[in-house]
This record gives sequence, C-alpha cells and structure tokens, in this order.
Amino acid sequence: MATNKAGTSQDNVFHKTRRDHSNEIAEDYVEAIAQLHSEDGACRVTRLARRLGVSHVTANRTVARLVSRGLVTTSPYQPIELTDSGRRLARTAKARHEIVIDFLISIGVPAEIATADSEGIEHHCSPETLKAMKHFSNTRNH
Amino acid sequence: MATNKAGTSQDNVFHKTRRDHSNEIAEDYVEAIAQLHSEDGACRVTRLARRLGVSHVTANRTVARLVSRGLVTTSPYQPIELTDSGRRLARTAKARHEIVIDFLISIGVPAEIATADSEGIEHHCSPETLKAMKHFSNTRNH
DNA sequence: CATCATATGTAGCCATGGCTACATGTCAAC
DNA sequence: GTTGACATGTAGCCATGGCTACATATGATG
Repeated sequence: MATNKAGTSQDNVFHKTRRDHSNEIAEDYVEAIAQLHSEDGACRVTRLARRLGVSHVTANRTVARLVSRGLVTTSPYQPIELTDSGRRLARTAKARHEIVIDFLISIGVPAEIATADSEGIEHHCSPETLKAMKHFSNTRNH
Repeated sequence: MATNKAGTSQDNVFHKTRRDHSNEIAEDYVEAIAQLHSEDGACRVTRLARRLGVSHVTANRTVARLVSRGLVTTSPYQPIELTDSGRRLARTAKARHEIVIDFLISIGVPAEIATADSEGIEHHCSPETLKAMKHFSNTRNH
C-alpha cells in the first residue's frame, strides 16, 4: 500500500482517496480500541470484532498489522494495548469524528443518521474542511 | 462482495461503510465515463485510466466488472458505452458530487480543497445528509 | 481434576484494487 | 505496404480486507 509510485505520474485527487483506505481502517480500529478501553478497562479481540462488525479473525489479522505499524501492542491471549502513537491517533480520530457528527447535526441531519454518515465521512475531511465544520457548529450551537 | 451474511449477525454502522467500498469505485468510474463522453464524445480506456489516476490495466479490469454489473458495455478496441442503468448511476453520482462541493464551498472551504474532499465524502452521504446540504447551500448562495 | 463454553489463534480460501511486463491491435505517416 | 507510436488487452504478481473451518488456550462449574 505504501508502494505508491504509480506508473501514471500525475497525482490526482483520486489517488489520495484510494491510498487512504487502509488508514481509515487503522483509524477505526484504534478508535474502537480506545473506546473499549474506557468502557471495559481492556480491549479483547472478540469485543473489538463485534464492535467493528467483523469476524474475530479479521480483527486479529488487522490488529497484527497495527502492531507492525507501531500503533498497538499485543501478547498472546492478552488484551490489546495502544502505543503512545496509537493513542494519539485514536484521540485525533475521535476528535474528528465528533466534529463531523456535531456538524451534521447542526445542519439538520437527524442524530442517528449523522452518526452513521460520519463513520464514512470523517476519514475524508481535510484540516480545512474540519476547521470550517467546527467553526460552523460553534457559531451556531449556542 | 455481495456475499455478506457475516457471522456476526449484528448489522452495525461499519458494515455499511465497508460494503459500500466497491460501489464507490463503480460510481467514480461511471461518473468519469460520462464526463469523458461529454468532453470527448467517447470514452477510451486510456483516457479513463488517466482521469482516474490508475493504470490502464486496472481501468480495464474494473470496467469488465462494470460490464458484469450491467453498467457499461464494451467491445474490443471500441470506446466504452454506458447502459441506461449506468447513465442513471452516473447522473445521480454527479448530482451528489455537486451538492457536496457546493456545500463545502458554502461553509467556507476553499474550492480546490472542497473538490478534493468531496471525492471521498460524496459516497458516504445519506439522502438525509444530502438534503440538509442542499438546503443549506440554497438558502445561503444567493 | 475433568469438562465444556468461550476466547483466541491459525490455515487457507475468496474478491477487490493496485501494479509491471509483455503481447497484440490500430492507424497514420512515410 | 512497412514501420513505429500509441491504445488496448492479457498474464501474473502483491496487499488488503472479508470469510469459514478447525485447533488450541482459558477459566468457570460440576
């Protein structure tokens, strides 16, 4: 995935979108892991899998990739722990997530739908867009 | 991909996001194909590939999948044609795309960034969210 | 301590989306 | 009509993310 020196030298808008796909998953995972940590005090693979709506196998394997990216640490039959880097990513993902949800709600999207849509949208918002969203929610929500 | 009767019976928010991924690509493709049709009068594989920032091989293979989904028709060394169904999808994708761009611009995101972000965002907007966006842009943009 | 449910881990399959390298078709210009 | 540039097509590789089926570990309960 990091091997992106594509034949077509042009680095257009689509590239970015595609390249990001596995980062999105990483973010979803660390965010969920952090959530489970605060809910349960620890993150077990099975719970994580259920939370993300995938099989425990998929969760396991993806977590392994997160380990190799230095985002989490694991040892056999033990709960999953976030590294500092993982925690940081989880925090920013969560923050972004909240900005998007609040924003959608503030433009009139029903909360439940806002929550669902934000799942997909959050990963594609540039800092500028997030800033605009935040600004908008703030000047409106009180 | 349609084989989604996952072990975990719960059909949570993440499911949707993941399942949609190949539809996103289909939409990007038909939209680009329609664009090239109006720009060039026909859609050749190479142009399409360049437009989407992928190799002609990838474009070719993805187009083959679109054929099997009934969205486009091809014959060897001939331009790619959209079916009615493909045209319809392209139209709605384009409409959605424009709503998102206009909206982002209207909340203050610079045009260029709005264009880039919309690429990723558009696929994740429910009808409700699009409606809210449209409404917002309309009541503001004049 | 044996047993059984549940959690975790492993093997191996599938589809998608990306690529390079090579083969072949098309077409214009000589 | 050859030739050569460019478009198109094919073969085969890689990584990711999904799954089922099976194997093993853990821990509670009899």
